[in-house]
Amino acid sequence: MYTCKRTHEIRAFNRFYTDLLGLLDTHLLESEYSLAEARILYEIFTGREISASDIIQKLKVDKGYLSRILKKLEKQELITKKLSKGDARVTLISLTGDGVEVFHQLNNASDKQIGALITEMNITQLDDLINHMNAIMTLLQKSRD
Amino acid sequence: MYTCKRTHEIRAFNRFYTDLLGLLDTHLLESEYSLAEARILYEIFTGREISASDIIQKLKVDKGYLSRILKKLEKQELITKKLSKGDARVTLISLTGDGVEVFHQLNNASDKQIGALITEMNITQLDDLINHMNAIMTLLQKSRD
DNA sequence: ATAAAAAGGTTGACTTTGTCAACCTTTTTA
DNA sequence: TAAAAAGGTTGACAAAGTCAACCTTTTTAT
Repeated sequence: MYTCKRTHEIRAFNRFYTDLLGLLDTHLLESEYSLAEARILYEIFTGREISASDIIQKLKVDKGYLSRILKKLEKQELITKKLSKGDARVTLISLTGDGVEVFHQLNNASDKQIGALITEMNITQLDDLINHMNAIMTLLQKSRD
Repeated sequence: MYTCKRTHEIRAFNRFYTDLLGLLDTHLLESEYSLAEARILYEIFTGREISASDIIQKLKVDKGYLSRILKKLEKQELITKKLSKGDARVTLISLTGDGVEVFHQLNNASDKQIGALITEMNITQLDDLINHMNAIMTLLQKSRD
């Protein structure tokens, strides 16, 4: 089993990155939106008109939980729902103007945090970092759904 | 601001890796121990005799929350506490035999999951993956405390 | 054509997870 | 030596997430 030592190293990276993401998330908590909500806003933004079940599939979130989050976002007027014409079971979700704005605010805050993280790097290091990240994604992407 | 496009790419990786870790965590939920508990067991295992405040520092977890988790782990007889000789405020925590065993079980389950993730890779790809991970850690580590 | 099954969502009840402040004890600092 | 700080514990609470029941619409099988 040649993977033995390597899984250990992968786990070390996972711990490292879990911590890092934890740090990045903390500021989200200061912004009245949870990580889940931010991810959902992201999916709606990129999906334009997306159904709840699309989000469930992408984020692997419980549908009851999602339903409640969407209801909250709707009450805050960040999203709108409308019935799909083709299928009366599905509701199509999209961001309102306010929703887009909040989404961008979250992005900016997140950018700032990441900026702080990489502030000491020069351009070469930054390019390296991103290349490594992309390499990891392509290596792992194949193995997933 | 040359970081602009790059933060975007970093965020893409963060989303990717958040999803991946989410997948890896799900099995933890099937094992009656939470991610936090697993991380705490890990810290106690590697720290041998560690204080609660050490864990708080490492994992940035609330001390009340930690106290309760430790109490639970103690009731399950996975850890033991004893007063520090040098400082009567601190309690030193260590794993019991059962605790070590559970820790290894969690590790094995986790290894299995990671094994499934990388099952289609050949040795070269696997080495590449780990090299990329290590490179990211060294690039980012400097920027953090 | 139609009954059964499946899919999209919502809701209620509940558990887990995490937060916050007050508090006690011991140690450190001024 | 009094005040402040550090290590932990506890109670009260809020947030996050889970689970099953349910309703409506669509699909599938006969």
